[in-house]
Amino acid sequence: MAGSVNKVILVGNLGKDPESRSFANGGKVVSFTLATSENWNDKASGEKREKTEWHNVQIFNENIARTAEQYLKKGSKVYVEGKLQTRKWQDQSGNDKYTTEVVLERFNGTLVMLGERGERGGSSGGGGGDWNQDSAPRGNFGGGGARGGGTSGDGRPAAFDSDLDDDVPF
Amino acid sequence: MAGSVNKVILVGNLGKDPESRSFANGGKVVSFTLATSENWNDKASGEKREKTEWHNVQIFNENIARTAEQYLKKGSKVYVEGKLQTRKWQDQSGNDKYTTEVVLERFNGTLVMLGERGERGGSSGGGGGDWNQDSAPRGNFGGGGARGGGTSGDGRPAAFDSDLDDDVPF
Amino acid sequence: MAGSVNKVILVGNLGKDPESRSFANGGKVVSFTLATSENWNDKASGEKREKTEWHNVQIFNENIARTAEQYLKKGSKVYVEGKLQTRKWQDQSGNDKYTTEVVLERFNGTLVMLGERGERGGSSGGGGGDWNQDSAPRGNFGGGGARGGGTSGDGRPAAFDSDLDDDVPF
Amino acid sequence: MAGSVNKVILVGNLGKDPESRSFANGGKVVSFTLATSENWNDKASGEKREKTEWHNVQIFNENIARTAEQYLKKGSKVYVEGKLQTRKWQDQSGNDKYTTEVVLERFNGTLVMLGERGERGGSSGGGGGDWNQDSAPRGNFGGGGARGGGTSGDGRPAAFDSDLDDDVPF
DNA sequence: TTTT
DNA sequence: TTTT
Repeated sequence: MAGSVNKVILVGNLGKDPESRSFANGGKVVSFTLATSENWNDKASGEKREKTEWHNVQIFNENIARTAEQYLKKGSKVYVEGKLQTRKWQDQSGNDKYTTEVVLERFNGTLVMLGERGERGGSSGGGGGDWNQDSAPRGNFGGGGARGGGTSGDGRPAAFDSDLDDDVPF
Repeated sequence: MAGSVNKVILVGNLGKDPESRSFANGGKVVSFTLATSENWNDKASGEKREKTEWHNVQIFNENIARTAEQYLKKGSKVYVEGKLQTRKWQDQSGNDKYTTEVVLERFNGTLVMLGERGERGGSSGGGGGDWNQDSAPRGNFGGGGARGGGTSGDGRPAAFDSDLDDDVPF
Repeated sequence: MAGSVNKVILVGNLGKDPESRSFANGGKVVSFTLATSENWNDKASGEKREKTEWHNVQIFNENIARTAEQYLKKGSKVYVEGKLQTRKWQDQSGNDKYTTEVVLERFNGTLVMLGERGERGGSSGGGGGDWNQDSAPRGNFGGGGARGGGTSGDGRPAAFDSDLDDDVPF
Repeated sequence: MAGSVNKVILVGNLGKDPESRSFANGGKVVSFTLATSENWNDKASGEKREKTEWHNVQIFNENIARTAEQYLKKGSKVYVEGKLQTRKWQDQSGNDKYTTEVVLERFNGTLVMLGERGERGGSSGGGGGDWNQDSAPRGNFGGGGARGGGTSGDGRPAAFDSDLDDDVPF
């Protein structure tokens, strides 16, 4: 039985521009690292402390991926909703490695841009300023087992293509 | 403006069997009330206290609605994820009334059954015991503005049909 | 038994400056309305459509309330996490009314400022620009029934003071 | 930088009884693995497929830890809310390893038992049946940077004690 | 290693 | 109106 929920909600800033990888089957995944930070005052020293957590986000949803490619860059602040997934891979020496990622599947996940302009140096042109359009700034896709059988998806969980599995992930 | 999130997550028990209403256009909405409770010890009296909050859940998503009709009943424990929506209506005397509901739209929302058997007395037949099937117990649908224009949805927010707007809601 | 969850997560913009109300017992509540919006393309007309939902947020947590008073204003973008609560009250004519609010209790709830500068016209002085300090921008407080009996709270659910109950809420 | 959110919400079943580890300073962490599952029908083969994700949950909150020790066992169904945290450690060969965990910090996190009785065979005594008490089944603690300086917490992020850092985690 |  |  299922009866389970696997949900991650993050608000943070991209550590670098998104990267896109294409699969042999025509699919694509867009990925980026996202920083979330905690601040507190150290009771002993009285100093301010900060700890940053880095999350690896993987977007398989086509429309959200397109949005991410077009509008997100290093420094962008986003709301991301996805699921936790741990992937096993081998490094060059053949050692088993595990990487846990926040995955926005083909029919699930949400991305909302929160309006902080990134700090990308160069290109991107005059664009980048109009991402607050209706067609772009919000992606929210869902899919699950209860779907009757329409054309809107096959419910297959997102998975790395085999060739991607060979890469070092993070 | 975009850049917003509107999400409600509830785990609670149905106060009564779900009700279904059909629209003229063939659509359907399944609704139920859901109880969430808080318990605490009153510091003054030392007595145990409990406060129950009742939520009005409205399901427009077809597959989730079907699941709710088939498997949920009074007492069922569920995880529900939807959005907050306030509806205006008039009572018999013409007074304006507002009702806030947890809405699972046509392409958004999640319902997960959590395995507490209800206590429906009668009918339901031999059924009700097999709701733990893969096709049924989980509904998770999403839709949003970033969708490019595929066949998987029109992105129109769920809305009450006009004839339903005339009814007293809760 | 409890075994329930009552959680609301919103990202949106304040519709007006926060308002503070003091209670006879020394307590305080800070409230504001928060807008969340959906955008979509109407399939029939091909026009862009937008629907805004307004949420009534009530902050009983002292530290979060102080943060809201100091740093939030009309237009500020925030992440808010609280619980759903419906309050009954009577209008001047003695009619029963119900208002559903997003409540950040004394020991529960989160507020995160998301960096959109508000559009408050006047005062606020040179301030308002430094809210991104560590001591201010994040409030996250929790409390619940499992608490053993420390000094950190009484677990009593947040409630409107009686004199507040007489007011029109929203 | 502040203005961030790091939240994980899981509903799943414990893969084994919780384990407790004590620190030199008197602290304690209770941990368990939690399974979440997805089911779908493979479009190609028409077969039912299932994929299970395993999550490593670490509870530093004292009251929630106590609840987990007393009432949770292999098979228990729970709602867990915590934050994502990746820890670096070295295996016996001195290789760097990273483990991502769902952490319920000292002043943050929620655990709600969802009523599925576990199947622990042995000990546990006559207990285990009364976990549905008000003082136990719900833990919800929060803490964050906006806290003014009361006695209710120091805001220090949960961290593994050094001796624990030497252990293989998962 | 869970659950169905 | 649920649940314990």
